[in-house]
Amino acid sequence: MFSRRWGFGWDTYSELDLFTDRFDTSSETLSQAIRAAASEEPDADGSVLFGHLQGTVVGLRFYTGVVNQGEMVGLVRQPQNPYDRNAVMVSNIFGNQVGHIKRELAAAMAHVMDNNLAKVEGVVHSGTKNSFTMPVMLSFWGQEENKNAVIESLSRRGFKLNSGASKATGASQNSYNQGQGARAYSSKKGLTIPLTADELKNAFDNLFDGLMESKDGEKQAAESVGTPLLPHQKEALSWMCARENKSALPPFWEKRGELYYNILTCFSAKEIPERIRGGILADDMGLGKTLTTIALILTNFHKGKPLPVEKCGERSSPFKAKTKPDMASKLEGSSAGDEAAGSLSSDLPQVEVMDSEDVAVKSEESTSKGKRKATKRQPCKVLLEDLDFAAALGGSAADLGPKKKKNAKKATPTLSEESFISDSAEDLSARTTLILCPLSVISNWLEQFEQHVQADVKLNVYLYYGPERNRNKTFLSSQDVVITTYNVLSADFGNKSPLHGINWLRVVLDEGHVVRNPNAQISKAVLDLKAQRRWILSGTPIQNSVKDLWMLLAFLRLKPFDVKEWWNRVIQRPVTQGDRVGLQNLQTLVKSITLRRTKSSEINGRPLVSLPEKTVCVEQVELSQTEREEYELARNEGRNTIGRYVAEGTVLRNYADVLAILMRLRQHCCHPDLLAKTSSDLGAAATPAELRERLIEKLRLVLASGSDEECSVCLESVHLPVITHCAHVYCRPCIAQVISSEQEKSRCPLCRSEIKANELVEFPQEKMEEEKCANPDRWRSSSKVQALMGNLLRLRCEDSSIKCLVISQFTRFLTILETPLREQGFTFVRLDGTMSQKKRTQVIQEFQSSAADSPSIMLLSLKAGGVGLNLTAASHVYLMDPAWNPATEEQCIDRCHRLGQTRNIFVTKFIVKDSVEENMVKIQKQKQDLVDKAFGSTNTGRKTSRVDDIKALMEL
DNA sequence: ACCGCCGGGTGCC
DNA sequence: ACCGCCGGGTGCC
Repeated sequence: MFSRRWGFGWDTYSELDLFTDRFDTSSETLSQAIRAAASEEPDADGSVLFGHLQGTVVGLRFYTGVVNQGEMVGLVRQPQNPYDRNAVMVSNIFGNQVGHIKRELAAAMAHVMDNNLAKVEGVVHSGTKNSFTMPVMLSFWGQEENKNAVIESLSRRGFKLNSGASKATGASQNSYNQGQGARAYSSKKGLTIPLTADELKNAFDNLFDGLMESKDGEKQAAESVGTPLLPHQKEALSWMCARENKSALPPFWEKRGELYYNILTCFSAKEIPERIRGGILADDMGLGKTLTTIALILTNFHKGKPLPVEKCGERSSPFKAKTKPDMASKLEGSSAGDEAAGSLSSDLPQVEVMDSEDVAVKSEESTSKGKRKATKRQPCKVLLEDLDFAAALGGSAADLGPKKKKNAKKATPTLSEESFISDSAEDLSARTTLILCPLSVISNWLEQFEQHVQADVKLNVYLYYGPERNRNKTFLSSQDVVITTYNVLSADFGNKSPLHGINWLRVVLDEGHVVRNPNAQISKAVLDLKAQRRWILSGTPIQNSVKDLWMLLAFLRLKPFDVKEWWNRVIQRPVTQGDRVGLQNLQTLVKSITLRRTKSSEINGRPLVSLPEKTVCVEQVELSQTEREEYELARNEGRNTIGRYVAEGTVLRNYADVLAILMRLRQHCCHPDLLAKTSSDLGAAATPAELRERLIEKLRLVLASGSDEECSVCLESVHLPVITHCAHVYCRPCIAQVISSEQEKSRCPLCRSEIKANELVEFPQEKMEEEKCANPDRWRSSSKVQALMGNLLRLRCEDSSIKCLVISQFTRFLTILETPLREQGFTFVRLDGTMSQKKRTQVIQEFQSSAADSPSIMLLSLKAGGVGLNLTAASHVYLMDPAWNPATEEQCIDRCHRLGQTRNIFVTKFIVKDSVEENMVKIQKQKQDLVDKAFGSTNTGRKTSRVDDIKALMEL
């Protein structure tokens, strides 16, 4: 029999057995089979239990598959079975066949399964008494609407489904009853109370928290790592090395006597289950996942030895091309549009016959003309490197080869020989680490390799990207590192992909959470890679739900969860249905393969990353007499209006008005020119023209604010903004769709007022022009501008090398600030949301530069200063106006208060005394975001507090 | 003897 | 193989 040849164990054939028909001789690959099975699989969410049925498994004596008491089994249709086209095969978790479902029952099940009316799951509760048949408890799951059809179909063939209420969902129930080894399961109290939605959400949010314990100590990085690792990075490195080298049991397995037992599925095996060589490094951004990974590549080659690298000094190489062309030019021309281009370039005809000499020549050629080459790519030294490699293993080159299984020499003294996995399981010829990442971080990887690898070490890094990429497998697998994007990988996939033909030493998914949808082409391409070790780097491994985790586990090949059925049965469904044991299991699972530290984590009682000190101070700004008068005027006007709304109880209905009033006051605090020139009162509109004028005014306020106005339909920043008669702002396409999709009257998604397509008001083009050339000749100052300029001038006197961030929510305020900055001879750059990605990168590079003539100030719009920006050149931050949400401010400050910052940080917040700004700061303390409350929930309690907030803001 | 009963052969789908 | 089923041997008690 086909499968027997391979013996017993976690071999890949097991899934093959599960998903391919054993009588089908066509050579379907394992991954194709898994993919096929996965895509057909109905989503487990929303499935309900139809009921249970006791069935019989027959033919046990013909198969090797063994089942323990309480073990879950898989049921697989075999339509091609020559004896019975209704056959249903029974297999254990390994995929080993156990037997068949008895003929009559199989006929009934086949109908249900083939028509996708239900999924059938099996658990063997009681052990078999003989070696020929055994009972199996079958449970039928599916969409509610199919329930009756299933019951009827079964009863037509004489099988009655027991109500689903009494029995539990599967082996998990059984396993905690079994006690021993089931640890936490025996805490029976609370088991029956399902988790509430809130508890569940909370548990998800915290799923990756508190995973920082790593008992592997701090591993010393290889000499070739040029940057000293921080303690937490050493800890991560040793954890990663241990996960790659040590043969600890995978989660949920334990040794019981001579057998290895899975406490979740109750499967047991004589042989040690293959552990996961890899895992998830889920550290927060900025903790150095990239550096740690580079250190791993250099430190942990085969058998715990460092990667054998060539030192430039030792072998004086005439090709030593250590000069670093700048990254921009390297990636030049390789825009996102090129991503698909890989499929266009045909394979080089000589691919297979190339020997190492040819590779060398070839690569040199392409280096000279190809801009996309990694900088360190050198003429290949395949043979020499193999000698190095052999030496690293402690044997001669002749020892290399699959037949030679014996250890030539002891590995590192720190780890005992048996802690490494046996040679037979490890292909020692694999050399290369493949790094997959989104296009946007490729340059980061290249930079980091440049930066963190010892200068005299020659590491072969190849950037597999662009239409002229070298698709030669021999060439690629002789590299130390190959970097490519997910898009290139998926473009190659199924198209003689060289990446899929290589047995990688290691595959690293950077920003691994981007690979989430298992049906996506990218996911399939990723799952199909062959590798000995697999890593996922991600700051946010779960984006939305538990579902996201499956892809990660499947990539890591964490048996048995890489097969979706087992994942669904054991984890996903129990957890989504609020089962506490399921959640515990999920937590255990995640914990066993993940290392996550946050910036606030501590190591040995000390913070993970010790950033320079940050001092925050508030500078009160006194308005001038004229400013004060104008402000009080506007405030009294606003107070009257809002007071009226409060008295009428219509604050929420007029929320846009309220926000507009507040906005105006906030603008008063910054600069008078931020305000509309025509101040419109907020009474009831007398004429349609007046109403229109007023709406345009409100829209102008919203747009001019530069604050994070988002469309409540698409939840993105508003694009082609329009304002409704009820004064809510949306993207035109979004609201147009809302209107057209409603049958009769369409209503505003925010306030439920009736809205009409022809009443949507957009900002008139001529006004737009006016806005742009708003009298630059008549520039005037304001108290806040003066306050800032005073600070900047003083600072320049003290230390002209200091760089500053000047942050405002109002992009127009930034514009206003440009004039005095220029007058005082400051060099500055500006970064706001309107700039293209390319322009941003350029501006950031300029600002970060330490050149003498580099800009000393960056004008930054609050919204543009979101995550990811690295502005460590700055050490002083000026927040010109308070934000509704203090977290946004923090995020902005963190752009410079992050890894790589050497100076102490000084933050100055300008707050106008006796103004709405002061009140905003008070409200900030209740950490709820006012805007969140406005648009987020319909909860009435919250709405009340929103009104309270507004009253507090206006001192009503 | 067109049954019943006994005991050996046999056995998944 | 401690069952069911099949089919041949057998046949008062």
